[in-house]
Amino acid sequence: MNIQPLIEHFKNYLPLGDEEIGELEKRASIRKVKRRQLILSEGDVCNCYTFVIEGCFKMYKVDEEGKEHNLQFAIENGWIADLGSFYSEKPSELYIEAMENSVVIQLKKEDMLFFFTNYHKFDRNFRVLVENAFIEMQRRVLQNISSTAEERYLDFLEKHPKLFNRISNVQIASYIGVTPEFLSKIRKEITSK
Amino acid sequence: MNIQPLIEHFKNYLPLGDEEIGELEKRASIRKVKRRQLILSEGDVCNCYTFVIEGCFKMYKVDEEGKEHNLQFAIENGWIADLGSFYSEKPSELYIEAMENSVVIQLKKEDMLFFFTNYHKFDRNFRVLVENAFIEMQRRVLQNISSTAEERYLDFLEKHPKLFNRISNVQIASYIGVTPEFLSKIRKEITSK
DNA sequence: CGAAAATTTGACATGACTCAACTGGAGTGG
DNA sequence: CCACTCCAGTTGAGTCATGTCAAATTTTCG
Repeated sequence: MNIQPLIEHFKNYLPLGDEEIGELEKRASIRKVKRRQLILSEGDVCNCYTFVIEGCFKMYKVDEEGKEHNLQFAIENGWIADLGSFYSEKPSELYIEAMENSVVIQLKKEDMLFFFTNYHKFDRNFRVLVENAFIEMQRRVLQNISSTAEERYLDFLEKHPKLFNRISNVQIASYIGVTPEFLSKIRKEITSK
Repeated sequence: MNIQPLIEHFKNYLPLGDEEIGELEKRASIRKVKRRQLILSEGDVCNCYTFVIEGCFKMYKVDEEGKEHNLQFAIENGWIADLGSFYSEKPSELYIEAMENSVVIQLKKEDMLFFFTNYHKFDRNFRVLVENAFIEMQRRVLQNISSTAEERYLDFLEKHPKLFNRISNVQIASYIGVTPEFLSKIRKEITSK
């Protein structure tokens, strides 16, 4: 197991040179994570970026009543981190949990800063990565303030075809912001059409 | 009127050097925009980044029923653009409208690409800018899927103290995703406490 | 000043949640 | 391989949050 998938991933942006790859090999750590294992817990500072080689993660908040609210999923070739906590170094309100047995590459904060400082390709690549994440998050806000739960569900299926047969409806419900019971009723409604 | 506010703005990040400032002076265009004037309309491609020197803007979508849904506000020293349309060069679904008589600096796409390509400080600065915008947008998604309208309203007041006495409740309602009538009832409820 | 927009109010409608119960499938330990 | 548990999914009844529509009033701005 090596960091090849990450190197490939960057070929979609500004591909890395040999020197950068060398540094990445030195600094990146590969880690196996079991299903249900947490890689970030509420109260901890998020001190690394995580790149998913294999498996599936969710990032969520637990409210005062103990209910989970899914903010993001990440599968193969996706990044996941609580950027707010990562940059402010304040305790996170979020959990990141493996939904399957997974393999990830992690980059610590000091390593990220090293790469940003020394190889401006990283500034470029992460600028573009974050821009894309921002655009998607903005789409989601727009949907939340302007669409019904049924529309949000149908949009989720359309926009995340790789996820909907891989995770439970409970997880999807939590992501689109409805209760599992209500999602069940929505699904019934849709099939009866 | 000159681009000084923008140069000052970048001092919060990696400050620009003389050469970069020179290029910026050559390429940036300063523009006055009257209240209610649109700087982006649905169907148009968003072809510039806009930096607000003075005034206030909203970016919103109009749904099939003609209702507006506010996605973002921008005041002094803020940026506004439909990044999705900007990078994909596809027609935007959004409007950007001045809520007051305003003054802005605009950077065309080709100029942005010029700066990104030639001065990597811009990659850095916009990476950080977009990261912060992303973190805020993520907070908002989390709130939309986990809080009541009253909580979202109170949070808006807390997080945007410079806006709430500057824009109407209709605009706030549209931003937090409720009808103006319902927001009025929320406000009544709050004052009666 | 006058028109347009913002705000408030009330009656009513509907979307979405809560709670409790039931079913069925997947994983686990004996 | 079976018995068991746990979790996902479904259903229904009742409730609460929020939307709709219409009207009256106030404020803002040209």
